[in-house]
Amino acid sequence: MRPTFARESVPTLTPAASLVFTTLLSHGPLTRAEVGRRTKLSPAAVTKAVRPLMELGYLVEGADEEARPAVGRPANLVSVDAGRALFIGVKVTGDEIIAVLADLCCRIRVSRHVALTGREPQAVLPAITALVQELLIEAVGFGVQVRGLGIAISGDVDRANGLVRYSPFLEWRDVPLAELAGTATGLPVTVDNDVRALTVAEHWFGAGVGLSDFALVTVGAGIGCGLVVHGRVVSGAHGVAGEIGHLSLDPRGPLCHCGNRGCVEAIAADPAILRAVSAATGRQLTDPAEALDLAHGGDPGARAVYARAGEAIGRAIASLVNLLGPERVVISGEGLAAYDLFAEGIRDAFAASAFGTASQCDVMTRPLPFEEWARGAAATAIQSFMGSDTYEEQP
Amino acid sequence: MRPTFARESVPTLTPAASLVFTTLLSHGPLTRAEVGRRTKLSPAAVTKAVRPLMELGYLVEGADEEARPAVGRPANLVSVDAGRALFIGVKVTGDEIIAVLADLCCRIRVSRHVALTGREPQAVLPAITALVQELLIEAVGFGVQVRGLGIAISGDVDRANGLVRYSPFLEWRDVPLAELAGTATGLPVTVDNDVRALTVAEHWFGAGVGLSDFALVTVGAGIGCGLVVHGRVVSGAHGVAGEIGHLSLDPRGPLCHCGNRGCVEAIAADPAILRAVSAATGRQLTDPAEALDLAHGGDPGARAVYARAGEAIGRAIASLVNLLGPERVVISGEGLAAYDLFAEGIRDAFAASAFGTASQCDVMTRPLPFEEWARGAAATAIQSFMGSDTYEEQP
DNA sequence: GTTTTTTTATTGACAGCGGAAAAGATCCGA
DNA sequence: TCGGATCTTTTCCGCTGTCAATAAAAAAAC
Repeated sequence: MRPTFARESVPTLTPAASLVFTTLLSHGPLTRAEVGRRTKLSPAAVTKAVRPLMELGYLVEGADEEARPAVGRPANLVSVDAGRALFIGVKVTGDEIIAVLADLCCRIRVSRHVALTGREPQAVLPAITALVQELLIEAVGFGVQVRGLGIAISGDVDRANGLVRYSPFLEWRDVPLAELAGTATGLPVTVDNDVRALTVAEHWFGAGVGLSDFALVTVGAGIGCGLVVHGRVVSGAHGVAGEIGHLSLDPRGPLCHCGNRGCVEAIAADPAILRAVSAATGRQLTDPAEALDLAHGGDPGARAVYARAGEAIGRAIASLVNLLGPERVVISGEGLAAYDLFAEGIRDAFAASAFGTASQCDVMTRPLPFEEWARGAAATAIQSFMGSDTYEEQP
Repeated sequence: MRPTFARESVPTLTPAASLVFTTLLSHGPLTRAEVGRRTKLSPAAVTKAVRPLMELGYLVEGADEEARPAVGRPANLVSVDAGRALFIGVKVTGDEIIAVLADLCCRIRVSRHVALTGREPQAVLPAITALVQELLIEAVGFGVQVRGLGIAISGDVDRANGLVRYSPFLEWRDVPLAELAGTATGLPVTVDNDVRALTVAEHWFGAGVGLSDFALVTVGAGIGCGLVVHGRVVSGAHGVAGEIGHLSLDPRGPLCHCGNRGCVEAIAADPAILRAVSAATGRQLTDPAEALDLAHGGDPGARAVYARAGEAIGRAIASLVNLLGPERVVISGEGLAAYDLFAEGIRDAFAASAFGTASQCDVMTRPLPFEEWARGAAATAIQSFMGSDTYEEQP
């Protein structure tokens, strides 16, 4: 699973140790006994898994004295020492690069971004390298080593081989990005699709903690979706999955750039909304914020556009839920700014289209600021570092 | 995972042994070396896993001498002894019960069915028991013990607890079927959703062999779908998944019994087609076969209905493929009789709606006769018997 | 104030799984 | 007949996680 060119990470963890570590990462400080219960490992196994990790400093004891149950020997809380290692996460978009320095608990310590001057690998790679160097210098101030670099890119990415197969925004094909960035920065590099990376972060540290089946839907310039099934992120046999933006919802709907009609993205993504609000109000809008202002100002045409978009998103989520039956769906993305306008449409359409018990699925929203994508990249680096690529949680 | 009331199965298999057995079950006779390569186990591990299974008679050596590579020590083929054990699979529909006696390779030996007189558990259970008894008597003729019973039922089924949570056709709620059938027949019982059971069979013995991500779509009285992701059948957090029949494809489409508009099932399932053909031709049809005859006879109205249905199915499959990116989709079900009428619509709609590399997905048809559903139930029994409930294939 | 109960943590012994390496088996070709 | 190739088995060994017993620490009971 890990690319062959990965530098040395933690002295290879046994499966149990990896499980214990990941459990502690997601579920805050826990007593050893509690870890044992959750992972279905024996208490002895937990003790033995914890010790070496503690000697290496990745785990620490007694974070804060909890209100413990009144009786019995008091428990010692174990938790991950967030400051023990640093990771860099980089998100590459069509016109800028965002990078964050994150600690072992994937909390953002420093955040940077630069505009892109070109989209060819020859332009992007130096930009990434420069930004990483900046963060490496910042990292010196923390007195801890940076142990990995994660890069998130939209498109078809082969994480196992560190290869960007095809990225429409950047117009890249078969770029061995992990190797290139690895030699340029000297760090172990993990490359993954951006939505999948964000999903990993959400699965470990966000609203997906403890769930083995959940989905993350991002609404904004495009509409994307990351899926976790059986406790693992879905990649698809051909490297592409979660293309919720191109579910076809209406054979008579607007034409989508993919050539089909009635895609969610052709109804509810920013450009589509912009176009529809322009048409409805007769103005020439150029920025999604203008459309949003119009709608918030009460313009009925604009509001109707947002209502339609919300309905499309709701129906798309219902499709997803009908197929996979996840426990929870998280809606996020820049489009969340318009959530008050979407909300009713999403709720009603979801309720109407979700079938049977699928409607019990918890649909929630969660604002994920733009650094969050880079944080997702850092999370993939942590995954690789800890060798928990194939981590699967017990119920 | 296995229900607590399960009787003794094979002396608990080690994970490696389970993996080896399952590999041999799916991929015919193989040499030990080849098994080792496929499972990424060492040759030594394979030998050690094979021996006890061979002593128990579940595996046999030297099925038929293959054309071996010219050089080196000749290989000994190992294969599963199909005749070493028998299993019974039962499929319960709204108005009949189908049961098969299957061998260890899940090949059907005897097949029976009876009409149901009532739908309450008090009527269905004795019918199942009687049919199982018949097959148990048949089994005596083979001189081998029946080692398990699988029951497949549509609806929300909790396999781990042997519980039918809710079955709309039978109007059952929370029936502990595994326990009931277990005490009535004296066999270890596995209960699962019917489409999931069929998917298991297809995954192990059919068109899904060797694939870790594939989907099975059944077209007929209803439209259902079983999913395999990460090498395991998807059950959904709330027990329901694969409800492809209720993907909403057209907000102005026909009303579905679920209350929504434009569901695939409201366009392409037998009752919907019957209704639409009746309306198009002005006749009062009562049997899907009549509609089919009309279309095959060239009636343009009827043909248009089938074309629309095919288009709906194609778009639904595209949705599925866009979301999950499986390697293959198998279309089956009684509806396959009309496949020549569907085909073009499915192909065109799929090609139009599938996004990017997702369109590389292999969409194929495969006739699965009605006993196949019962065979799926038998496959779940074999799974439980061999403890490979959580089997996951290596790439 | 001492003892009992209860829960957590640790230790050491232990079974067993699977890997590494080497030896054995059995063919082909020279 | 020997050497090479490939499959299979054996032997040995490290390592993992469980078991059972023990220590620790606090509250509760007496």
